Amino acid sequence: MELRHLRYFIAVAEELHFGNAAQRLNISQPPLSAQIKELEQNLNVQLLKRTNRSVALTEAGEYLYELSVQMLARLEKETAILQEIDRGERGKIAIGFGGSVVFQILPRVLTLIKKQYPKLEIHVSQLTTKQQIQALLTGDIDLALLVPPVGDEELNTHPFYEEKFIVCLPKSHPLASSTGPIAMEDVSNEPLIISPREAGEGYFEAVRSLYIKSNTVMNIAQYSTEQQTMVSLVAAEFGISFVPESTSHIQHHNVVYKEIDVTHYKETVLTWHKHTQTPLVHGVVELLKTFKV
Amino acid sequence: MELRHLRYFIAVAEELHFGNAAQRLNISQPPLSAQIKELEQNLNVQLLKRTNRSVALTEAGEYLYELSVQMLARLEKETAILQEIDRGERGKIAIGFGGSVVFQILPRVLTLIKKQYPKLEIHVSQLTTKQQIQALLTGDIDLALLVPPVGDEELNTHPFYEEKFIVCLPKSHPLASSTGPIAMEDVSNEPLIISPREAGEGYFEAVRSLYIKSNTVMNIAQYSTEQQTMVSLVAAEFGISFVPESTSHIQHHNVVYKEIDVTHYKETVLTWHKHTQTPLVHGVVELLKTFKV
DNA sequence: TTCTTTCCATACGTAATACGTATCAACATC
DNA sequence: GATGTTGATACGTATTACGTATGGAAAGAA
Repeated sequence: MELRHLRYFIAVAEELHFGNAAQRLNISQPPLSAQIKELEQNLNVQLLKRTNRSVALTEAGEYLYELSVQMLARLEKETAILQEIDRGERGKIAIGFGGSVVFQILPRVLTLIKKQYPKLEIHVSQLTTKQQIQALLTGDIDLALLVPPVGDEELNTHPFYEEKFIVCLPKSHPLASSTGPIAMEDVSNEPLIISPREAGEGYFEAVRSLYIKSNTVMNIAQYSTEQQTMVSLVAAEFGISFVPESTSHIQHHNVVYKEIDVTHYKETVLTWHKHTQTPLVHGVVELLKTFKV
Repeated sequence: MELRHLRYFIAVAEELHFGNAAQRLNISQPPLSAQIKELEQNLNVQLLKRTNRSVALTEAGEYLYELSVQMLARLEKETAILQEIDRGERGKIAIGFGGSVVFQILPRVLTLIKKQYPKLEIHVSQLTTKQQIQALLTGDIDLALLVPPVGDEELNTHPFYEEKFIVCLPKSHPLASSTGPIAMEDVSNEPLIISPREAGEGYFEAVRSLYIKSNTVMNIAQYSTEQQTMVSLVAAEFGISFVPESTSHIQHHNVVYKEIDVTHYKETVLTWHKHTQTPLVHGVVELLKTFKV
């Protein structure tokens, strides 16, 4: 059986007249009769009650008519979907991101993508840098926003955005009410709350470079992966923390954010697998390359 | 696009190898390549990522593969259903019946049909004889169990079963505790509860013939269409009623059923439209012709 | 490297089949 | 009974799906 048989049968079922149906199909009547006959033999089912003058559907014919219409309609709909997938307008994309982009950047990224790819299914998962790299390599995610370095030849990166580090102090801290940037040497001995190196070396190294640039030494008091937790720990006076500017959106009655005299940027890069061949991922990468803070 | 394209594509998608796929399809490799190419051009979608050495599915290809498998599986399943419909094993049949068959006969009829046609959808509706005839003529029901006469040339009938009339008396009635058949002349003046002539003349005439045979006269007190209601009215001492034997299954603390000295049978006939062409209805009719009480 | 093998694409002739024209047979209408 | 309508049949034609032979590119072996 071929779809042609169904198409022809639909015409006959609707016209109940071989001649008219044939005309509608732009073929002549005899081959149409032959095709319908072939369909009946193929299915081993009588679809039409024929008198020499007229045609009527049998019960099975009624059923096949409904079925055929459904099938062809579905096929047409699915063809359109296939074309959308082919053009990269439709599909699934999984994006990983670090905790630091969640507040300001991620919503704007999603909005940007949704605007150009309204039918796209976007899966997002918050992961550490290390987890993101792993997920990119296994194909669990297609795209990641993470803090470099990546250190894997299989992954491509593109600068995405950067933001300055600021310091997060408890309100009780002597410098909490000072004006102007805080000098690094004034807080060098303070107990430090920092993300563990294992979660991603980029963040850890970035903070460490603040100390190196100012010739001071780190005094790590507590590790924490989540930005939110770090702020809470500062509020609980476990120590101070250096966080990207955007984290200052986490307001807490017992913490203040201050600029520091050493300017260092936390970079975030767009990362994807080198051998990604889907046009969809490429499209989204190219779109995100245009992203401006 | 034809189903052939989908069949071929499934083979290629599963083998990821044109040669092997072609072998599975019992064709040679070049026409397979050509058909797949044609499919891609037809859909205007790239389904396969080809290197000169290997084949991989694109996202759209994955999607079409799943779709094709679904479609062909469905078509196969539906073909089997079509054949069942064609053989009259599957479908819908609507049966009308009078109130008097509901207790003993109808369950057995349904059981009989279900046994031979397990996949049949049986619709039953309780109607008066007149309504049944009307419904048969309009095609609302395919089959009816009703009390003759039918009086319509378009309808075929076949004797189905018959049962004796008995009398239903209130317990307070003088004859309620008598033994042996009740004489018609002893109840000839009693107020009578009977089904209206408009509901179906068969029932009405059958009861009337009881009076004619015994040379007595009817004294109609109350009309009621439902057997259940008739018994209730007897219980409420509105009068007596002549009912088919099977109605005695409606037990009521205030009524008794007694045989009568005039034997008259209430006939029930199987009725269907003369021009019914579906094998299913014919099959069920033939089946019901074998029904024995 | 060079040879061989693998595997998809191309070229082209062949065979199957879907289609068109002409006609028939059955039925309805006038 | 003549005419028109409608589906089926007969048969030739055209399309197209298929097979054989071959090409070209990449991977593996010598």
